[in-house]
Amino acid sequence: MKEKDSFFDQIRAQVAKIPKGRVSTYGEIARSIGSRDARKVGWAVYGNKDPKIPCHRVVAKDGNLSEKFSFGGYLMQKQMLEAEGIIFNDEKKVDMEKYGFSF
DNA sequence: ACAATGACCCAGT
DNA sequence: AACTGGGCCATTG
Repeated sequence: MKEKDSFFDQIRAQVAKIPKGRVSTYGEIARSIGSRDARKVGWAVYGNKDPKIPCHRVVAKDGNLSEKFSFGGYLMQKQMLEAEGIIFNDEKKVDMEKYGFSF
């Protein structure tokens, strides 16, 4: 990792600002920091693995979870989100109407 | 500097 | 609804 965490730092800040019991989308975060690149958001959280970065609170735009999550799969993330008080609409989807957080 | 990659998003078919 | 192709932009070799 470099010292210049330019995007990294911004992404990390935004993700850390997500309230407990809420989820945010890659696209929202990406645009929030001034970029259009949602992929970098995922990269940042994935590479860092910092406890301050609740990756499980970050989902795709539709609330859809990713199959390639680090913790052991989307199932792990699902459990963590449920622990935050989030109810899943589908096997891999969160209720963005209720839990979708915007900056 | 270039090519390939990526936990995504959007539009068209 | 599923697949395809393009975009976006930082990271890595």
